[in-house]
Amino acid sequence: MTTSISENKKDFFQQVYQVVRLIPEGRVTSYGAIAIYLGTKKSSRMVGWAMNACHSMKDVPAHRVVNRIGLLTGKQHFETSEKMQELLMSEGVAVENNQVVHFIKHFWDPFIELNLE
DNA sequence: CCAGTGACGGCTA
DNA sequence: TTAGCCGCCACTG
Repeated sequence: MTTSISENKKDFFQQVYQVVRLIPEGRVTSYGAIAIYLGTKKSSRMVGWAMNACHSMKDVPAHRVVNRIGLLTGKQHFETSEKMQELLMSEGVAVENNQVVHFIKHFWDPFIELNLE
């Protein structure tokens, strides 16, 4: 289907949530990747900031979203700082020192994954 | 209406 | 190579 998520230009947040929700288990992505997918690659901050409101959207696996270096920068915003790491570990994503091990291996690119669909 | 904030990213020194 | 600074867009007060 050519109907892309971006086509439904609702709230910027909604777009971010939609992409994050598409992230498969055991995979992670960066704020920048999502920002680029939404068309605002220069505003990677907006993506992370949007996650700040993800607390209302429990369906949004924000724990699968980390910064470009795979650092769990947003763990502080979770229920517990360890919650994010536990969730990733539970999905098979190795996390050490608040950083995703082999981040590139687990990296999930919305462009590629969603485009191949 | 104006200014500050924010879970980042890229560039320059 | 590492560290620091600026820029960016969207939202709230």
